[in-house]
Amino acid sequence: MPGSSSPLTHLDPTRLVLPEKPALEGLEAKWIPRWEADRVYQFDRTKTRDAVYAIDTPPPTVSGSLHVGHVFSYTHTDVIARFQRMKGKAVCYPMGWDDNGLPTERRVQNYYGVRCDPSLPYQPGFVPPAPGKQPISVSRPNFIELCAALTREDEKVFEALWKHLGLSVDWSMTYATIGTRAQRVSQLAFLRLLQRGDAYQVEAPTLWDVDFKTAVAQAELEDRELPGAYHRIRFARPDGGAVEIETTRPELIPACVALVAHPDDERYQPLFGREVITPLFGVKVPVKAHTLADPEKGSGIAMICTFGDITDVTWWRELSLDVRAVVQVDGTLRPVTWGEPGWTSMDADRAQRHYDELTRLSAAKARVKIVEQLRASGDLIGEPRPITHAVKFYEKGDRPLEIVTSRQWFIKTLAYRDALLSRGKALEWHPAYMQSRFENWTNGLNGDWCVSRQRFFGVPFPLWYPIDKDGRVRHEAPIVAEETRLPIDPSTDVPSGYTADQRGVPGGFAGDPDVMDTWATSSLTPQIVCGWPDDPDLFARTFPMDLRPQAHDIIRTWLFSTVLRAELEQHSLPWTDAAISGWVLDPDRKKMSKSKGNVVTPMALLEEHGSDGVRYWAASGRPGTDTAFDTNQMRVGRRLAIKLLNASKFALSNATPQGPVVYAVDRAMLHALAQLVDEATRDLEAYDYARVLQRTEEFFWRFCDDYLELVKGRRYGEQGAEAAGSANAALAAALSVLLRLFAPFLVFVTEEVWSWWREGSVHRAAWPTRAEIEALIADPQAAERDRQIFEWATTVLFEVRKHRSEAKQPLKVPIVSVSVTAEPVAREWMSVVEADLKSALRVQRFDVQDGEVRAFDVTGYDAPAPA
RNA sequence: GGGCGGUUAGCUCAGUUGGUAGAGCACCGGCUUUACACGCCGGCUGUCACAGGUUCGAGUCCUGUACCGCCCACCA
Repeated sequence: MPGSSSPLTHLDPTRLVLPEKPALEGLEAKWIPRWEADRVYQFDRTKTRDAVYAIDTPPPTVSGSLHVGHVFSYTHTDVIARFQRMKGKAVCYPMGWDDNGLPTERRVQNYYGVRCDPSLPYQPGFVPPAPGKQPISVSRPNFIELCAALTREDEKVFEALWKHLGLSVDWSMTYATIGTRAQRVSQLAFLRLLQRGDAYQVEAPTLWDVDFKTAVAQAELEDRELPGAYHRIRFARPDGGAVEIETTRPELIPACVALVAHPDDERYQPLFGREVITPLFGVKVPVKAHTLADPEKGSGIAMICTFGDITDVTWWRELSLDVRAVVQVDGTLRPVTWGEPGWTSMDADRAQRHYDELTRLSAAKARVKIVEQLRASGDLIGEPRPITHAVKFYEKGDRPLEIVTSRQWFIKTLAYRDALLSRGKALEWHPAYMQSRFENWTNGLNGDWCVSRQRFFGVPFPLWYPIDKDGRVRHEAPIVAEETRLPIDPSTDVPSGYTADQRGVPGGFAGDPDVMDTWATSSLTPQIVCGWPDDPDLFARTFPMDLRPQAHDIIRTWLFSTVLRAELEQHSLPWTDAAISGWVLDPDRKKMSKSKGNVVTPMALLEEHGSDGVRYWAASGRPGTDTAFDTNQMRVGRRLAIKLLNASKFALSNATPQGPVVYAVDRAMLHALAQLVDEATRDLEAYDYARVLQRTEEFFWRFCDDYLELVKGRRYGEQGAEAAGSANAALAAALSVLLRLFAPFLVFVTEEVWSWWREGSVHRAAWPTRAEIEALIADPQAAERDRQIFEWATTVLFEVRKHRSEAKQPLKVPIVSVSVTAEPVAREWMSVVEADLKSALRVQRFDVQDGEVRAFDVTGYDAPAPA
């Protein structure tokens, strides 16, 4: 029998504790430790894969500071995690710290005054001195220890913020990208790639940052608009005459190896296969044809240098040209002896004179110098024409990238392009259109992934190389570490079969000096979290994971590389769904960032608006959509939370007796709620959390403004015990359901209210269902009639309130009578809700008559009741 | 140059099978009403970017244009 026996409405009056004046203040401090003590968010790893929901949380970079953008996107993930937990899933929701890579490295150098030298041996018990003027050189293991020590402090701050925000992370699963486990996974995965031939090393032209002195990958590039100039330069032809080219990089003329024009370009067809002579340096270079040359650009014929940009590399490779590299790792022009092999000149002395003035200058300074030389020699036609053009930069760098030939490790990517594209199609993207970013990027790849970096703080390659008797390092024959030894650091650890004193000597060995690209480790977060390959039991329960949440700016890096690694290692997607968050924009619609100085401290926001208020704002941002930073929305969220406190207090006070839900408005409210539950469930399963919050909020305000007002008098017993019982039962049920619907969003206030009358955490309570609500409704057949009656009641509420407002009459003044004209069926509706309406509106009498057009007239206001 | 989003009230945004334009904030007026003045009631506000098309009917579907934003690209 529906009614008081339902667990949905169960309410033990002896247990109920209602605060006199409920408030939000202090709820974070109250509930965070309790959740920890009760292990509310602990992952239950006894569950099998189908009962697990696993999240591949983005590890924030701890050397940076958390900003409001983090709060925004991590809230989205938390809402989903909480929903899945309430749906009964064992939620695997770890936190990672990205303490790997350049940002940490730079910070440690400055903080401790040290410099990493991988050739030094490890010094146990090393304590950094107070930072002095002269940086102290330390070994790589020592350097990494310092990085770990510094990031540990950062991580504490991050953890405190995440907890204050109410993230339902299982903190026992926390990992760090430079931690032992991540290093082991990273090195092991690399060795397996090597075994299968998916990792290879090659000496080749590579994108190079001249300040960091490291190779960088295509994914780390960005274009920046810079002023430059077209220089029109004359190349002489041996038969007399000349060809004019245009270039923005005249300093690379000594590195010129050919000219190239489009095969269909009639102006230059007679030159194909012939040679021309470079100005200043007198080098004979061939004129070639290639379809990439654009007849519209410049003079239609281009100078190919080794190497000015990526196109030069393409031309150089496809046309089998010579190499004449001049830019060295620090971005300066290297010394060259003209006349030696590879540097043949028709006038070596003249070439040397010109070149000596350029040697050891940076590219920018060499450009100025060579323009003077060209002007003096008459090879500069006219004056340089200033332009603005896009130049490639390393995203963290300050100077344009150069292309430098060096030995680097690569992971095969191009060979898997088709497989990756189909994985991208199989992945469920939220929002769906984000898939096109992935496809764009994948289709645009122009090389394999360069994963080696000439840096110190990172995961080292688990490799050594033999040194032959002549002292030559034999890179082509790497000595691979045994998997059981991993992780290792080849700068300190010694390969099996060697002794430490053989390091760096002929007949001995040398450790690989490089570290892996930070993405080479981050791309393995699913494997790190899921226990691959050391915990196959956990792996079977969690992999492939369910969700990758992340922002859209790192689709080409983190998302792409993770899909690649799972393809290479597991031949599967790493997760089924990807939820892409937008950015937080400041009111000027620019991305909020530290450099712009417009970042607000997240903790201050949480303290001012309450975590629930901030979460409300964050959860209002739809998936993939950039959202304006808006403290006003946080205030709205805070008000909603306060309203929830007060409405709950009302619903739970005088909440007995309870009885069967027999009143039409009660049933109608519950029906509408059941409908809301269905929609909320459907939308959360589709990752549309913002819609759920909006709909639930909308229902809740109407619930407060109309339903609560309508049943208030009845609850006070104005219509007898049975009438009160129906309202009380409906109220308790509605509150239980609403608290659970709000729980993923407003985590603190819902837990607080839940604790007033329920056992356990609301965050472990079952997600509400239509069935549990409908079970309460005594007469489900009457649903449509109930709905009409409720709608009629709200119409009357609105019309009479309007009259009262226009008459500026306070509510304490009773209305003598309201004459209502409406369709005939309204008489029947009115008879059902008349008592509730009279009480809520302070109306003494309703006179209802039939009519075509609805009309509501107040016939008079009584005198105020005597005080 | 290619791709993807967006353009709805002063502001931030909803609008899911095409059926008389919505919310919150802001603004104006009123109200101490035994849950809430961190409140309640009411009011004002729109050529749904523009131009065509399909349709009985378009904010919603199609085509094109403009502007804003983002992503990508072999810009010598």
